[in-house]
Amino acid sequence: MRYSKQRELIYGIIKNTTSHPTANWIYQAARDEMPNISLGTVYRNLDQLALEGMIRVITEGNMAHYDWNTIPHQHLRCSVCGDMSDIEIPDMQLIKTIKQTHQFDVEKVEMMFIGSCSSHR
Amino acid sequence: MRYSKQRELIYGIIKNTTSHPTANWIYQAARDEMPNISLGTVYRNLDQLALEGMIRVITEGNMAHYDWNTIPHQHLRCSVCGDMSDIEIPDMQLIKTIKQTHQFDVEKVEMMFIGSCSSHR
DNA sequence: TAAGTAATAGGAATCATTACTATATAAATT
DNA sequence: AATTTATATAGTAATGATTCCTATTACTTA
Repeated sequence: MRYSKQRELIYGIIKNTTSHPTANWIYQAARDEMPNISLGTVYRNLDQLALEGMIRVITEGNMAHYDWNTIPHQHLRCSVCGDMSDIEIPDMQLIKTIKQTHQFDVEKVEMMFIGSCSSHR
Repeated sequence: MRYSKQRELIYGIIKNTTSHPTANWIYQAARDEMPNISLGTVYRNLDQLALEGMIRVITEGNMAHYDWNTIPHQHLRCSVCGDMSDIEIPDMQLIKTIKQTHQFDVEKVEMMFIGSCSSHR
């Protein structure tokens, strides 16, 4: 994967937010810096970064969100404001149990806890 | 919600499979019985059935899947064949912990364990 | 500095899903 | 049973996210 100004910008944008942005959000932010960047470029680079394991893609819900944090963790999503935040799941004993009881080799775990955050009570 | 032949058919199709079908799969199956049924009708009825709590919608991945089983359970998805199967998660102590440590009121939990099933080893 | 090749911008195409509208049909009322 | 009312349908158009295409640009290596 050869260097490009665009990819550096895109990666920088993701690195600098905790908001789990969508492709379009990233595109809008990128245009502030580089007005002619194209949406296709954003998508292509997001795919490449994900493929290289530099970012994580969250596909729960109606559109993809992107996350700079590739260390295993899970998400909470507020059904009122849509806000997404990180949560660490302590015991992954679960995965061992699944491997045994279902003859299933778990590569990746996606958990989304949907509810209302403290701001909406 | 008033009775319709179409909704009965759609619900019957979902009830009779364990394959966690997509809207289009359901549409194709429905057309075998009722050739003029429209895709919009399928989507509208799926939405209504979900709203009434008669079916569950799974939104992890690039398109929605539908599940007749509304009893709390989670899913395994094979990354090779795409096959989706059910898994019961025993201890939901996790939810209590989340409520306390994150001031987050969990309404719904979506977990997808992605990996390879026993047929692809 | 030139050649080779991967990346880009811009736009068109695709695919899932939703919206619109005239007609049909279930249900309630006479 | 006929009339009324309102919800559901078929068919089609519109939308929105994502992917694809192509001529041009720009990293990288020699």
